[in-house]
Amino acid sequence: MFQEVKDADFVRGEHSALKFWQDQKIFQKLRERNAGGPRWSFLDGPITANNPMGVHHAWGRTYKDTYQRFFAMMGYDQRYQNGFDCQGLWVEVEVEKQLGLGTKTAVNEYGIDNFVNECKRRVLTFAARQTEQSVRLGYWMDWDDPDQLRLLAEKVGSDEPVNFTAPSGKQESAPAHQIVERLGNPEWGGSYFTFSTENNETIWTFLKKCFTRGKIYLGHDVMPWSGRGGSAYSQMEIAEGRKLTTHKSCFVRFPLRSRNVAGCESEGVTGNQTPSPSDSQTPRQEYLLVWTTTPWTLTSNVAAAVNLDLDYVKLKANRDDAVYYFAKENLHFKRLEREFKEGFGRPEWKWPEGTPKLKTLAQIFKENGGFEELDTIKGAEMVGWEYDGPFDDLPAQQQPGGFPEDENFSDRCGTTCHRVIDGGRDSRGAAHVVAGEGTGIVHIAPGCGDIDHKMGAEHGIVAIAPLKEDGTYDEGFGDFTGREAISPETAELVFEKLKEKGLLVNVETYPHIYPHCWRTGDELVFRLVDEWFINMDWREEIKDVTRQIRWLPNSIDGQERECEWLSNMSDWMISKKRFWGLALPIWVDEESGDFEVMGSLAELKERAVEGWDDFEGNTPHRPWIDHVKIRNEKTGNLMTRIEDVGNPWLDAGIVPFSTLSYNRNHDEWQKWYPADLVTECFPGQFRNWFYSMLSLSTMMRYDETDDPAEKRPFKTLLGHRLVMDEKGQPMHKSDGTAIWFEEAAEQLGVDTMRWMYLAQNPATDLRFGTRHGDEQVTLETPDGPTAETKEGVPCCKVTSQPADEVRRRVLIPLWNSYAFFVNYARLDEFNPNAQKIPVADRPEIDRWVLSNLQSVLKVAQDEMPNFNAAAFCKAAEDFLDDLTNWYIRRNRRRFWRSRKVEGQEARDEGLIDGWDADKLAAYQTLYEVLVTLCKALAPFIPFLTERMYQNLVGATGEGQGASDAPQSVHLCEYPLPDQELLDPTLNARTATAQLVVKLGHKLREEKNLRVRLPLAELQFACASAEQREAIEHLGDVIREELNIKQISGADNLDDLVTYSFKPNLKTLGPRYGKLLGAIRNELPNLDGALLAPLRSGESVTVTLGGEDIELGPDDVMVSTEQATDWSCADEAGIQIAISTVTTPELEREGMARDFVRQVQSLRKDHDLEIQDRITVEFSSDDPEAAAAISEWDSYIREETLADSITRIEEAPDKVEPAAIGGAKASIWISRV
RNA sequence: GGGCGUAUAGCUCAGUUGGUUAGAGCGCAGCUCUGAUAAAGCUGAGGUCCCCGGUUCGAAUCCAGGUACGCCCA
Repeated sequence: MFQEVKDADFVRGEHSALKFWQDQKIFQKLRERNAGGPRWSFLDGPITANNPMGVHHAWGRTYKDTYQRFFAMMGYDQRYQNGFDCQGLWVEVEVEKQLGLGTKTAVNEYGIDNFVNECKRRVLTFAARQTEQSVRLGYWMDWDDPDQLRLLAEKVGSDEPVNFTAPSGKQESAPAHQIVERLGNPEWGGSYFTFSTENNETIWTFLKKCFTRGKIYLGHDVMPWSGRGGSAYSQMEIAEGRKLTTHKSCFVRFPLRSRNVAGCESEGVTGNQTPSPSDSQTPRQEYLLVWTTTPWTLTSNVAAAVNLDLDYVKLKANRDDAVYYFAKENLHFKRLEREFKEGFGRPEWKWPEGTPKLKTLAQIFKENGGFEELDTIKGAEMVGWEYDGPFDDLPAQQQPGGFPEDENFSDRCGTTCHRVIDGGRDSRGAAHVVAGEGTGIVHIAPGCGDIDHKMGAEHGIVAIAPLKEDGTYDEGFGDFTGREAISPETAELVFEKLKEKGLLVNVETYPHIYPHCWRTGDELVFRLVDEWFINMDWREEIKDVTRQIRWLPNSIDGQERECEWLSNMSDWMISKKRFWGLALPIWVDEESGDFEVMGSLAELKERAVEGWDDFEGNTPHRPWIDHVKIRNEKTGNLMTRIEDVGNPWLDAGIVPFSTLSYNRNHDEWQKWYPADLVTECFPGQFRNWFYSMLSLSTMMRYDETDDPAEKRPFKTLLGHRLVMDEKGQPMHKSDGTAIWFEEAAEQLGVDTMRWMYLAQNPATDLRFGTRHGDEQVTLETPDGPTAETKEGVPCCKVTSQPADEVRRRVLIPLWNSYAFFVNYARLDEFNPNAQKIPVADRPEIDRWVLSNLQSVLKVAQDEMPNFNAAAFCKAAEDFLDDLTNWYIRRNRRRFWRSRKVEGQEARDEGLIDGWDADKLAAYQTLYEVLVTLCKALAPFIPFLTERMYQNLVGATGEGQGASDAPQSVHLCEYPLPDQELLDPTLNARTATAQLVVKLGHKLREEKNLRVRLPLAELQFACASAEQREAIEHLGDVIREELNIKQISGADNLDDLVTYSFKPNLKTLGPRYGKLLGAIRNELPNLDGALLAPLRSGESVTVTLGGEDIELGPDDVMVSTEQATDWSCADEAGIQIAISTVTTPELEREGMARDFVRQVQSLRKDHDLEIQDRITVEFSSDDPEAAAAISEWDSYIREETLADSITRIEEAPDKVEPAAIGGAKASIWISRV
C-alpha cells in the first residue's frame, strides 16, 4: 500500500533521503554491486581545503556526481576518490593570519615545524567541513569520516598514538602525522590529500625525469620583498597591504653621450645669452630628465624607457643652458591635482597634512632661472641614445654580466647598457610609459622592479640587484653597502651623491599608494631572487598529447586554447620561498654550484650522509627534510637541500600518477589510466591544472611510450564556466555577495540546485541568484536551527529566479504527477504487482506516453556518454510537459472512474482481477512511466527520485512481495530504451493532434470564442496522408480538447479559404537567378485559378518577368489567407478551419458548461471532498441562462455531484454574480 | 600591441549547408482551461540580427574593414 503523498517539502525530504542512504549503506552496496565490472575512470581535481564550499564549487561537483551515478547505474566499477589540495601559499596566508605571524622571522621563531603542523591542521579541518558539505549535495564519494579528520587535526604535532579508522574499516594506531601522510592510500580508501608522502614523492619521480633530461635550471625573478620579514610576497598579499604613504621623490638628469653639442661645435658659454632655436651657437650638455619615487633604485639604473608615440619636448634651462628631454605634456601637467582635492580613492586616503601641493615642471624650471622650448620630437627618435648613468662609479655597475653575474651577458655590464629603449605595452595594450606623473622617460632597473626585469630580459640588458635578503645593499655598492633600501637616510645619501655630480634637478615629498607588508606594515621592495625553473622546450610533446584529448564543450575550443598556452608559455618557475609545500628535491653544492635531484626517498636515504635519523619518521616537508645532506660525488662536498618549496600546481598535476599508485602498483595504475573524464571550471585551468597534468604526464611517460595517446592523463575534459550572481556579476566573499553552500542548499533545495547546474550550458556563466546580506535567516537542519555557518558567518536570505523556475517547471510537475498517481492508487488499492495488461492491448495514448518515454531514455544513452547532461535535461523537461499536460490531463477520468463497472458478469472478459481493463491499463502505464522516470532522473535529482521510488517500489517491494526490487533507486540499472515500445508513428501522430489543438486554440483566441462554448465544425486538409490519418485517428481527442461537435477532413479547403502563393526561392533561385526578383513580385498577384493545379501536385507554366516559367509543386508555397464564417490557420502542411457561427443551442450548451465551472469553483472554495454531494441554488434575470441550466440539468448534476439545481428569485446578498455566457447568474451551494 | 571569441526581443540565449514571415525561456499585457494546484495552456506587444562595404538572384549566416565587450599572451 502506498503512503499518502502530501506537500513535496523538498528540503526536508532531502534530509530524510540522506538519512536513508546512510542507515542502509546504499552507496556501499552500489560499490559492491559494481565491483569487478567494467571500469569507468573519473579523476577528481583537488579542491582547495582552505575554506568552506560556496555555491560556485557545487556546479562542478554536481557534474562529477551525476556522471559517476549514471555510469554506476550502467554497471561500471569506479574509484570514487575525492581530492583535497593541501599545500601552498593560500594555506600559509590563512594560518599566518590565524597565528598573527607576518614575517619570515616570526615564522622561524614560531618554529617551522609548528607552523607546518598548523597548516596540516587547517587543511584537515576544512577537508572535514567540505566533506560534510559535499555529502549534503548528494555527492557520492569514498568519504573519510569528518570526525576522524578532525581528530587527526587535533592531534597533529603530538607524538601520542591516535586510533584511526579508515573508510575501508582498516584500523591504525600511530602518531597523527604518520597517519595523515598516508591518507587516501588504496588500502584505507578515502579522499586523497596532496600533502601525502605518496603525492610528494611521485612529484620527485617527475622532477628526476626532468633532471635526467637536463630540464631543471636555476634562474632569477624579481619579487616583492620585505627586508625585515625576509620573504617574498604574492600578488594576493600585496593587494591586502596597499597603503597611502609619502616618499621623497626626485627629478634626475642623465647626461646623453655624444650629444653634448647641439647645432655646432663652437665654444663660449654665456648663461644669459638668448638663443633661438635656429641659432644654437652654444655647446650644451643634453640630458634625459627622469623621475622616481624610489631613489635607492637609481644605483641600479641600466636603461631609460620612452613611449614611441609620445611627443617629447626639447627644453633649455636658462640657468646652465642644459638641454632636457621629457614628455611634452609633462611641462605643464599638474601632478596629483585630483588626489590633492579628492584623496586617493578611499575615505581614509586623504592628502597627507603638511605635504605641499606638487609643482609643475614648468614651475620648477621657472623658479630656477627660466626655460625655453627648443623643439618637439617623437619618442621613437630617441630610442638608442646612450647616456651616462648616475652611479656608474659603483663596482656593481661595472661588473661584466651585471650583478649578480649572468654568464650569458659577460660581454656587457651596467654602464655599457645605458641607452633609451622602447617601453612597450602591457597585456591590455596600454603603454608602460606614459606622460603624466613622471617625465615620460622611465628609469629602468631590472634588478629592482618587476616590469623592469621583463623589459631587461626583452632588450638584452643586464640586471643589477642591489639588495640582500635583509633588504640592505650588498657589497659592490660603495657607500651604500650595508644600508637599508627603504630607510629615508638612504634616499638622502642618494640625493647628496647626485647633487655632488650635478645630476639632481629637484626633490619633493610625494604621496602615493605603495605596497606594504600586510602584517608588519613595512614597505616592500622588489628584489631579484634565485628561483628554480623547468625548461619547457619540450612543449611540442605536450601539444601532441593535448591533441589526443577531447575538449568539451566544443564551443570553447579548449584544445586550441590549451595549445596556444603551450606555444606561448615561458619556462615553469617551480620554486617558492615559503615553508609549507612540496620539498623540492634539489640538493646543491654551494661551493661548485652543482646540483642534483633525488627521485625518491629511497634514493635520498641511500645518498644521505647526514641528518637522515633526524628526518626519519617525519613527513618529507620542511623543516625535517632539510636536515638530510648528501655528498657531491664529483667534489666530495656536502650538498644541502634548497630551502624552497614547490609550486602547488605540481601537487595537483601529479594526481593521475600518485593517486593511481603509479610507483607502487603499476598494474593497478594501468587499469585506471588514462581517466575517462576530468571536469573542472575552466577559465583559469588551461594554464594551471590542465597544463600541469598535461606536462607532468608527458614527462612521466616520455621514457615509456612514444604514443601521445598513451601519455594523455585523461580522455575527455569537460569544462564549465563560472557561477555569477543574478545580474551576471562575480560574487565576492569580501562584500558578502558570495553564497555559502548551506545557505543555498537549505533554502533552495539541493535537487533544485543540481538541476540548475545540469541544465545549464557549460559554455556560459550560470546566473545563480542573489544573497541578501541584510536579511538574516535561520536554516532548519536535522541538527537544529542554524543562524550562522560554522565559521561564524551569519546565514542570509538567498533568492534565485532560475531555482524557482526549475522547481516550477521540473520538480513540482514531477511531484504532482507522482502525488496524483499515488493518491488515486491508494483509494483504488492499486496493486503494481498484479497481472500486467500487455502494452499492445492498452489504449493508444498509453502506448504513446510509453513510446515517448523510450525516446527520453534514448537521449540519455546518446548524450550522457558525451557528457551532455543539458541535452538530457531538455528532453526530460519536454517529456514532463507531455506527461502532465497531455497524458495525465487527458486521462484523469480513467483514474476517477469507479473501479468495477456495472453489469460485470456480462463483460467478464473485460475485467482483470475485478478491474476495468482500461482503468488498470491507465494505472499500470502511469506507474511504469513514473518508476522508469525515477530511475532515469536518479543521477540528476537523487533525493526526490529516491523518495518517489521508496513509495512507488520500496513499499510494495517489502510489503507486497516484489522482493527482487532493488532497495534504492540508485541500486537500479539505468533504464534502456525498449525498442518494442518505441513507436515513432505514434509519437508523430500525437504531435500532429497536439498541433491541431494548438491551432484551434489560437483560432478561438483570435475570434474570442471561449473553449467552453461548443462550436459546430472543424475542417482540415493535409499535405500528407500520415497527417490526415493522424487527425482522423485522434479526431475524438481533438473534438474534446477544442470542444467542437464535428471534425471532418477534406481534400482541400478551397470553399472556405483563399490561398496565397509564394515562390520557393530555394528551388527557383538556382534555376532563374536574377529573374527571381520579378518572380517574387509578380507570383503572388497571379490569378489563383492559374496556379490551382499546383495544389494537386501538377506543374503549371506562367509568364513572369516577361518569360515563361515552369513551376512545379515544389516551386511554390501555398498558404491559407482568409475565410468567411470560418477561421483558418495552417502550419507544417496542415490547414484547419473552424466554423465561427454560433447558434442558440450551442450558446446554451456553453452556458451550461460555464455553470458547471462556477459550481466546481465553489466546491473548491468550500473545501469539499471529491465525493461530497451538494445541492445547487441560483438566481438569474436572464431567461436564456435559466433555460440552458434547465435543459442541461442532468449533465450539470452529474458533473458536479449535485442532487438538485433550484432557481431562486433573490440571491443572498453576499453572493457575487458570475458570468454565464453573456448573462449573469448568482450561484451558491450547500453540502448534503 | 598581437591572438582568440562574442555582438540577435526589456533580460538570458538558440538560429543547421546562405532561402521567403529570425525563434525559445523569463518578464510584461490580455484571454482561456482546471476536482493534480507552490498549477497549466494560448494569444499579443516587443527586433535597424552592432556599423559600413563586398560576394550573391538572395546575407543574421560568407568575405573585408570598423566599433564595443570578454578572454588569452608578451
